[in-house]
Amino acid sequence: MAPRVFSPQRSSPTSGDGMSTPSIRTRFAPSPSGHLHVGGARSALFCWAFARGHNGQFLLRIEDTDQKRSSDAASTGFLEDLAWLGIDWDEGPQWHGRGGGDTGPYYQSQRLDIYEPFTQQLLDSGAAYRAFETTEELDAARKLARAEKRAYRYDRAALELDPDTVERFLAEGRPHAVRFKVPDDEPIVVHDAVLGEVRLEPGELEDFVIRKGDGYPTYHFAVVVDDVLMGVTHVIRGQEHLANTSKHALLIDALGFDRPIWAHVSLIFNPDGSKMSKRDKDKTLRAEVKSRGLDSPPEGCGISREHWANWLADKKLQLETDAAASLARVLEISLPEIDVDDFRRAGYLPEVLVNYLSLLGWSPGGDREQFDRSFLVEQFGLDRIVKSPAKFDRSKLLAFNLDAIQAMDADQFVVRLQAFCQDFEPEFLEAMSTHQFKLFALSNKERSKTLRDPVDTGRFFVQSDEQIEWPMTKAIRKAICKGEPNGFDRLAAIRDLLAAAEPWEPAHLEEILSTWAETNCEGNLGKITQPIRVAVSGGPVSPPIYDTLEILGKKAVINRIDRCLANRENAMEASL
RNA sequence: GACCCCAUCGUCUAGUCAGGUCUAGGACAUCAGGUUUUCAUCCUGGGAACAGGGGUUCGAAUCCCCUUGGGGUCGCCA
Repeated sequence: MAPRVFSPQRSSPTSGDGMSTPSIRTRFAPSPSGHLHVGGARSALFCWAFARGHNGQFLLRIEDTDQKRSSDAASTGFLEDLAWLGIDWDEGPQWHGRGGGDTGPYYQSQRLDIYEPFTQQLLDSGAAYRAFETTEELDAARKLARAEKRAYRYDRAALELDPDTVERFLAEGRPHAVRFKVPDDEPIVVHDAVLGEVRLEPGELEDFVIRKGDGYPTYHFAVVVDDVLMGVTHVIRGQEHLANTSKHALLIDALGFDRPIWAHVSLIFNPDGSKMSKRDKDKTLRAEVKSRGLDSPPEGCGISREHWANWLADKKLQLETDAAASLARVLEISLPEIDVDDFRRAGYLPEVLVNYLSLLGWSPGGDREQFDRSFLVEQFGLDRIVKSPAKFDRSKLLAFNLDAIQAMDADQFVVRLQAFCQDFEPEFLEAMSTHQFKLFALSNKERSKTLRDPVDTGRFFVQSDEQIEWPMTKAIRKAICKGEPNGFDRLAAIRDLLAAAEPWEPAHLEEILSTWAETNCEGNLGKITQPIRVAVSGGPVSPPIYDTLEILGKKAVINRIDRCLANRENAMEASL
């Protein structure tokens, strides 16, 4: 299909935040890997906020020019992730009613014929030339340079080729790359909105490739051409691109267009300073597997023996998201969250992640830390972007999430928890009535740091009475086995009182238990609530006991207490 | 290794551009008390930083230089 070409703006974009700026256009340009990494999410967020706050447009472009790596299974996971975060795009891939636009297509692989004339232009003007070295030759030259401890730069051998030879090579159909001829007489100076002026002395930059042997443009060339054609005025991206920017500046100059405003944001790291990478999950899993000496896949993780062996043998292999998650569950460890989707599954609220992410590498100034999207859009500016790198601190994110949940309307929390369960824990919706679920949600709200907390600690609500067991842990022993009388004695004593309780409501249950505690254990409520809690849940933790009992219902409560009492002898034996 | 970027509590940061109001503020984490039927909350209080060295200046967290440390890039990957 013939792409429509946007007429690039020739006037210089005015800098910074001027209200008179005609039309600010920012873009996020990921390569299509499954899910969105938090680093990418932060870049996207900044681009989006800047455009939204300045009456501009935010575009999405997919950089899929790596034929070797772009799999056809290119998922739309990251589009979902963006949508979940509340980052919408004005132009880009079409998805659920958004996207499209006049400057597409928005997949680079569909723009191949767009780049060619620009390559030709540079070739014709002598700003670029053809180079016939093979990858192997170049690799060897690099290796040699390294061995001799000198910096390798392409030697421009192809420039020495006489025109006839070049003609001959071309006639032979020799594969070749096109290189940009980097001017070597003056420094390259790039202005960055965050970093200021960045200079590169002449001779530091080699003649880089702009078109690969397979005819595809390199990233550098495609980015520059696309940004120009799409009318991008502000390029906000991670600092890993800073070194590339001089190439982009040169290319734009040679093509005769105006440079955009660049803003390079510092990188995000793990607390230990390592790169936050998708591999961290596999790393965690491998370490655990190794420390336990597992040489076959544990039951229930859903990984085949063969896959397991391959995964263990090749450290570069990564488990699929689902496989990694179920293995972690079986091993009872938690995986580090890396992708936006991981945070979603872990029960973080999108608005909280947005808030926290925006604080990594930017701040509104003063003491303001917690804010919503509209505040960010209103306040965000390039001038307050932080230069130094940041470490990702999950405990602070968790604290923010807690605050947001606490501040939420009760009804709102029920709805959000319901949506969460729908996506990730349908069991909870299936096993409970609407009324029960509401009680379940409300009784958990004030103690939840994430939407996952209620389901993690409340599994016993959706288990059958027969599934409840009482592993003899320290806490359980203390609650039901220790002392004279012990928890079992108290359970036996209160059992009929509970069975006769009417109505089965928190207030009434409280009355029963307090009265009983008053006469039987000097008002020490814990002496009776804790045994009941253990009996009905199989563990020492639950929502407030009266709520717990109400949600469970009288029948299940009595049944579980009876089963617990029936298990008394085993338990006492195990507790010794 | 070469080039580039960066440097305030354990962490994210305010303060730096326009040097004095900074005995450096906030948040998270941490520690000590307290509330609480479990867990989690919640309340009160404490400790905690201008990387080091030289300049400039009446005066430096703020400006300059060096050192050190951290990071990025050095692909016919993006």
